Amino acid sequence: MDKDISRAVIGRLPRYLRYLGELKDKNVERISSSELSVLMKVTASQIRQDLNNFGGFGQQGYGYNVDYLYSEISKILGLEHQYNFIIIGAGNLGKALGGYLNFEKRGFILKGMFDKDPALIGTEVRDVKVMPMEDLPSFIRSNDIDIAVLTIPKEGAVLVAKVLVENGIKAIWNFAHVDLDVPEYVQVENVHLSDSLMKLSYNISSYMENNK
Amino acid sequence: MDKDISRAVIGRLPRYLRYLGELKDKNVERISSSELSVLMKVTASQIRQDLNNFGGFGQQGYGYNVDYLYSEISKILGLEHQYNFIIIGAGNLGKALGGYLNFEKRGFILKGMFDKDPALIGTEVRDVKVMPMEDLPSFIRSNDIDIAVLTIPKEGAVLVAKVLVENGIKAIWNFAHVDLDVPEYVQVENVHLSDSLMKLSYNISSYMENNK
DNA sequence: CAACAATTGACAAGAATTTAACACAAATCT
DNA sequence: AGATTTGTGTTAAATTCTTGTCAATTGTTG
Repeated sequence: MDKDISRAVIGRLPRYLRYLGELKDKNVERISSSELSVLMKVTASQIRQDLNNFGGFGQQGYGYNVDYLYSEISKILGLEHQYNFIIIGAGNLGKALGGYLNFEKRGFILKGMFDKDPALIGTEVRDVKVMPMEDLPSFIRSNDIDIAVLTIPKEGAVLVAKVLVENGIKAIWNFAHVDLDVPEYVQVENVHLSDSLMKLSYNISSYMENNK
Repeated sequence: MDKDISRAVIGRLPRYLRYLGELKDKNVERISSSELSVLMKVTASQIRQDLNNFGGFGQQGYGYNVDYLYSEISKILGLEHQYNFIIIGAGNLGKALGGYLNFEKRGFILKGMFDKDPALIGTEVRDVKVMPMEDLPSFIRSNDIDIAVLTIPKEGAVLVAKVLVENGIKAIWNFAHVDLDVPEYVQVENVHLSDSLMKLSYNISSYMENNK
């Protein structure tokens, strides 16, 4: 793409895409920034400004064409590519993510799963077999894997990340509760569930404080 | 608590807590903002400013006492309370969250699980039985449930959220891929996994664009 | 116990983000 | 066809968030 779009804007794009998808499903053809702003509970100004980071997708007096805008945002997010991914850690969380069919629809193809627990090796999620950790390096190399999903406890995560990087992984979707230290050319997206739960806890207790 | 602390600050607190926990485990007694800043890869200034939102936890010439700071941040996040929670949706994701013992350590107590699938009803996660949806309202009321974790597909989520609110739930940890519309006194924390994956996708493709 | 080093807390300056305002192109109405 | 309305793209203002600086305070050392 181009220069530097702010993280804040990127973070909002998936939400735009979601609402546009719903509009598509309802066969809505066009929508104005102000209509969308009501739906999404953000300012119309922000919508226009966000979209204009990537060029003018709308038209005065008409608004935005839903299909067109949807596909443009998809492109911006890189969703027209296909990505091969593997899951490391075949516990419940790993299996949940592996079984999530919507990822497939978006172009994320599950190629393999790995675990160090012998009891899990050989079990399957959607025709994908769980393999032992020893096979990981060669598998990444010979199957053109782009993304590794890390659903293992934090203790092992740092070491596994090292192996992944050494074998040319492009990105890590990290559910382990540590900050990974990887080269800048490897993209990391963290999902720290307990952080999220703590924020909820803060909100509950801060609401109670303010309203007692 | 007091006036309005910015969302950005709150969002960083769990990460501070995590690093302080690690320091505690290593029996580190005190740490200065600049040492911590190296560890956490943020500016010392930000650490000091963040903490000062809540009062002066440090001491000139000394730094911050790790144990004390840890417990103060815990308090701010409301982690000294106990919260009773239930999980709605006993699929892999629900089971993964239900089985996560660290939540228990933080004071989040799993009281029940619910699902509409008859095949799952009666199965157990850590001695907690999966119950049918019909039992949900009375269970919330009679077991003093604070938090509901929503791990069901988006189709059912809006309706279930309504039921939760009607029965006095305080907070919803929402993994369903919709924005819930609840009264302001109900706290909602969204975990939209596909949004997170799309951000990763953006980063991969934008990195490739810039480096081809 | 005085001098010095360390380090916070406070505040100011600087960035970044969000919201508002508006000129004007496109669509629609009469 | 001309007038009116709609609604973008853009620039400007307001707000929020982050970083840098420094006086004040505390701990440490000889």
